[in-house]
Amino acid sequence: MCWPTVVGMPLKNHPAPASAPAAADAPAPRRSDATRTAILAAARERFAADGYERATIRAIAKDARIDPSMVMRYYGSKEGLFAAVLDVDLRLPDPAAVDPHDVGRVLVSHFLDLWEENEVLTAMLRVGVTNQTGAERMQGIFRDQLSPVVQRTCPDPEQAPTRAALCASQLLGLALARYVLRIEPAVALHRQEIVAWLGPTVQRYLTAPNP
Amino acid sequence: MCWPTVVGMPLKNHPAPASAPAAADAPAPRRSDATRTAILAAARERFAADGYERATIRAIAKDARIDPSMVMRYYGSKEGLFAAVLDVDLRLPDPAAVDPHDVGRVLVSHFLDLWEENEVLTAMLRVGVTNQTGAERMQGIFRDQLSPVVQRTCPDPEQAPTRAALCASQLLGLALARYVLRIEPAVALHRQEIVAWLGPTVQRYLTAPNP
DNA sequence: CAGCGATGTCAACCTATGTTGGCAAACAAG
DNA sequence: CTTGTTTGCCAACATAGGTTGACATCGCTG
Repeated sequence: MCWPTVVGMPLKNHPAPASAPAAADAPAPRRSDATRTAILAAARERFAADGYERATIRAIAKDARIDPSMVMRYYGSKEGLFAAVLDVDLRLPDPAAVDPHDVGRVLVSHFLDLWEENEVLTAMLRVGVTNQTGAERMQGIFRDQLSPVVQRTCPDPEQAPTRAALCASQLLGLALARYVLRIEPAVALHRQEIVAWLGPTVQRYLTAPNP
Repeated sequence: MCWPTVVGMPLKNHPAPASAPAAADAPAPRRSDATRTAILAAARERFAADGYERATIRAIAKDARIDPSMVMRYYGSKEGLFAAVLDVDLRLPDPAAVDPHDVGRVLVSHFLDLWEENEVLTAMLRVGVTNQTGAERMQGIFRDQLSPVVQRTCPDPEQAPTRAALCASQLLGLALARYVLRIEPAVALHRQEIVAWLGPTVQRYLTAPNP
């Protein structure tokens, strides 16, 4: 019988069952890797464009030019596929490495890069809004990636969660208006305008004394 | 045969077909009005809680303690029901009536009221993110209700759309984090904290000179 | 009471979709 | 070449959900 594959380990895109004890960390490439990544890419686009429910496995499979049953074999279920898509690393900059007066602007700029480099974040937001799993994933990213960085930036570590939440509200709100709802003037904004307007806001949420 | 009812006029919750030319503006109350509003209330909650796809007509009907086919009779289709739910009036205050230095705080405060008075806005956001109709409705509200108010507040009317979009990004972002994604610290924030933090931000987006 | 529209229930249809199992072709090992 | 494994496709199942049409009931009107 073939592998029950990825079921049970949906968090990493390239599992390494290590059938032969060859190199301790070489992922033992399989012939089907191309298919796997094709599925993942198609899924990312569909989830980003349609959200969880409307992104059908059949449509994703069609985009990836394979049979729907392949999705099941390699990712176990629709939930599993979705979990594999959402393996996101924000690669946030180390606040210690940037001018303390520029943290706001740097953060905004970095987020714009993230949203525009591919559609993972759009997918996560679209799904997170109607899907429990997606919402939890976003909470996790907030907690594990944004909050710690904010903690090393703001004056009183006590307030880090609150300040991080305020930053998140502004950054997510822009993404929502610009990339998801496509509210016209938000789409029309130029990159440097966004940085110039939101940078000080985020900066204030990070470092200003309590209002 | 009974009425093809609301189909084709989904925008108002209480249509007035005026079968008898009684009073020119009395909506001619029907015996079924209770059912209609029950459906609407149940639909609002379901759409708010589950989004468009997962909010099934069957579930809504069950909540309203009626048969699914009634929903079809009174609202024509699921889309029609949804359109009826989203008849939203933000009742934004006239900016001329408030202290120009307080517009930001007043707006934030007003939005908090709106989000907490019932679940219509949550429903609209949840649906707008995955549903074209919903997104268009949000764009419409932005254009017809928020933008005009901003126009009468900000210095250069040219910039009104941009400034309105910035305000929307912050207000929607907070709602997203607090009421939809339920990011913990955003939920924990007290009302006056939100007003104190976001008020100045919105104020700046409205009236500050170009950054 | 008879007739009629409005209101409500029930059962069924039809499509879309997640999911499963069997089978064929490609490929690697012996 | 033979055998076992991997990769892929196809057909089918089961279910859920929007939608429809037939029928019962109620309340009003003549």
